[in-house]
Amino acid sequence: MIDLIFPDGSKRSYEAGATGREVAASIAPSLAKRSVLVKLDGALLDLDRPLQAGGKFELLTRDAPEALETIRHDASHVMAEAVQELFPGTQVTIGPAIEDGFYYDFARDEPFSLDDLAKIEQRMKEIVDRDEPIKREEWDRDEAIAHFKSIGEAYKAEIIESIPAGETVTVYRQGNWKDLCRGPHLPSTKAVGKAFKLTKLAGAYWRGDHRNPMLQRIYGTAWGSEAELEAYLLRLEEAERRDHRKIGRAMDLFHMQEEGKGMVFWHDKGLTLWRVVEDYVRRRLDEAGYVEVRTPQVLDRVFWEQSGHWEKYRPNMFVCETEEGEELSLKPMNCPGHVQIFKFGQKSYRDLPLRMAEFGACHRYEPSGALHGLMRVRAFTQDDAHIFCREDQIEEETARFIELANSIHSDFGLERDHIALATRPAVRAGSDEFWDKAETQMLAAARKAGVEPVIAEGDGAFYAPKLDWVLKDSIGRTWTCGTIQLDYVLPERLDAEYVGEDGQKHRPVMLHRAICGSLERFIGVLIENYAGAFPLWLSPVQVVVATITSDADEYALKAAQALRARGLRVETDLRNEKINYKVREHSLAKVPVIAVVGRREAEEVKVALRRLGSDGQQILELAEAANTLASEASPPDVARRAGA
RNA sequence: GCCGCCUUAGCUCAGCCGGUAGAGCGACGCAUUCGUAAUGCGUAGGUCAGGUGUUCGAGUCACCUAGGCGGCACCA
Repeated sequence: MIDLIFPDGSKRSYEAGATGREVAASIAPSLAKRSVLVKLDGALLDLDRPLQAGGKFELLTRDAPEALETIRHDASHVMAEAVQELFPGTQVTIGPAIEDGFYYDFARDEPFSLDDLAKIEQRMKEIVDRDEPIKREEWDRDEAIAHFKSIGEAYKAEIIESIPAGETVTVYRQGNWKDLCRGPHLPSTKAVGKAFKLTKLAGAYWRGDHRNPMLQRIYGTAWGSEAELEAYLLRLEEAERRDHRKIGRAMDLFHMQEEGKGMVFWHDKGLTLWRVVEDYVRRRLDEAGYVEVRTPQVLDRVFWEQSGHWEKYRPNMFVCETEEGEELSLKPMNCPGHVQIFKFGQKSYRDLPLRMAEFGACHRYEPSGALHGLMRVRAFTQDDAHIFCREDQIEEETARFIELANSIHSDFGLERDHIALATRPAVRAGSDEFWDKAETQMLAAARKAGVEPVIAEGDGAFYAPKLDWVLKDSIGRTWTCGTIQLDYVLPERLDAEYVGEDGQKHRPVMLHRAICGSLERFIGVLIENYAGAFPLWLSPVQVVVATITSDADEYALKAAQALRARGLRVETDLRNEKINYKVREHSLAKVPVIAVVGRREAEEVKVALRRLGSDGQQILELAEAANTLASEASPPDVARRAGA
C-alpha cells in the first residue's frame, strides 16, 4: 500500500501500482476526466503511470500552471507527428518545450517553406481532434537502437546510443506515431488543445555543434487557452513596435550601412542621448572613487599574446600590418592597456584599490550572422574599469560595485531580475583550487551586498568567474547588462606588481567590471525599454517651442533661448502650420514637453506647456517654466545632490 | 560563419498567369496666420539591391554576389 497526501492535507491509502487516473476516479469520475497529469512530491508524472511510492500528491488539470510545459512539449510531439505524416522521409531529432512554446528539429534534405507551416498547423489540429491516447512504453536500450535504425531514424538511434547500456528507455506512442522521450505527457493529443501557432523556421546544428549537420527547426508557441495565445501574440507585436532599429530611424538617432557592417553612425540626437548617458556614468564613477584614463586604439600584438587573447581570439580581431612589418591590432578590450598604466612607475599597497575607468572604444570582428542593430556590433564602447586590489579587498570592492551598479541601473529605470554567478567553463585557465577560491569569493561578496545570485553553471570567462546583471525592461523582457569578473590570471601574465607593507613585491588582483556593458547596446536597451518616450533627463529633445501664428515668432525664439540658458535641450517650430499639426508631429516624435506660444503668451511672457501623454496644458510665466523644467530635467544623481 | 526568408521612390508598402511602375506619408512650390494629435492645391522623385542567364519581352522566372531579417553557432 502507498499513502497519498492530498493538497488539503488529507491522507488516503492505495494499492501500490494504482494510477493517477484510478486515484482520481476513486474521488469523483469527473475528476478522472479532467485530470491530465499527476504531481507527486513535486515531480510530474503521466496520469496513467502506476504509482510505486506515496507522497504529496496532486492531480493537475490542463489549466494548472504546471501543466503548461507539458502542453508545449506535447505540442512539439504533435507537430513532429504532423510533419512525418505530411513529409515522409523526414527524420525526427529532439523537440523540447521552451519559454513561451516549443520547437522540434527535423532532418530533411528539402527545406520547409512558410507555406508548409500552415499545412503542418492544420494537420496538428486534426491530430488533436483524433484524440489519440498517448501511451508510455518501456523498451530495452539495444532493441530501441536497432528499431530506430531500422525505421531510418539515425538521429534517434544516436541519442539512445548515448544512454548507458543496460538501461531501459521510454517511448511514447500516440496513434501510429512514436518518439523516444522521457515524458511525462498528457493522456491524449486532445489535451494539447488548439491554442498554438507555428511561428518561425530556422536552421539549428545537430546537438548545438557547428561541426554537425544543420537541421531544420520549427518553432511554435502554445498556451492553455486561446485568450493566452492572443495575449502572447499581442506581446510580440508590442516588442516589435519597440524595436530600437525602427525607433532609431524614426527618431533620427543613428543609422548603419553596409560599408560599415556592425558599426554605428550616430546622428546628433542619438549622440545627445549617448552624451547624457556617458556624462551621468562618469559623474557616478567620479563620486565612487574611480580615476578615468584613455589608452591607445591600436597596439602591438605582443600585448594580446601576453594576455592570451591572441591565441584564443585572433580570428575575431581587426589586425593590421605596417610598412615596417609590425603586426598591430585594434584593441578588442581595454585590460592590457590599463595594466600598462598600472605598471608605469611603482605602485604601493597604499595605491590600492586603484579603480581605473575608461569609456573604451573596442573593435571585435563578430561573425556577420551575430550582428544585430545596436545590440551586437563590431565597434563598441565599454563603460569599462579595472579595479586593482589586494586579495583581502575583493569582497569589499565587489560589494561596493554591486551597490553602484544597482543604483545606476535603477536610475535608468531598469529593474533587476537577478544576478547570475557564472562559474568555471569547460575550457579554462587556472587550477581547480583557484576556481574554488574565486567562486567562493564572488559568492561571499554578493551575499555581503545582500544579493543571492542564481548559479549559471559553466558560463564564466575562461580566466575568471563573474557576476552578471540580468535586468528586466518595462514589458518584462530580460537583458544582461553589467558584469564583474574576478581575475588572477592577467596580472600574472602581464606582470603587474605592487610593493606591499612588507616591502616585497606582490601581485594585485584585477576586477574587470562594466555597468552598462557596451554603451551602444545599453542605449538600444534604453530605447526599447522606453519605446523612445524617454524620461525628460534622457530625452534628446526635451522641449519644442511651437508657435500658433507668426506673430509669436520673435517671442518663441526668446523663450527657447531662456530655456536653453537653463541647460535644456530646446528646438523651435516656427513653421507655417496649424498648432494641431505641430502638436501631433512632436507628440509622435515623443518630445516630452511642447511649449506652445501664441499672441497671448507673447504679450504676457508666458508659455503653455503640454506634456507627452497628457492633453492638458499648464500656463506658466516663462521664468517659472524654465525653473520647473530645468529642475525636472536634472539627471537623478544631480537631483539627489540638490535635494540633499 | 551556417540554414531559411527578404531587398520596388527619403520612409511604409501595392504591383495577378512575364507585356514596359503605383499609393500614402515625407520633400519642394503656392495659397492659408489658424489656440493643443493631420489646411488645401500643385510639383518633383525609381537602372525595381548588383550581376549573369532564359525569353520577342523580366520588378515578376533561374543562377551568382552583397546587404538586411529570423534562428543556430559564437560573444574575451
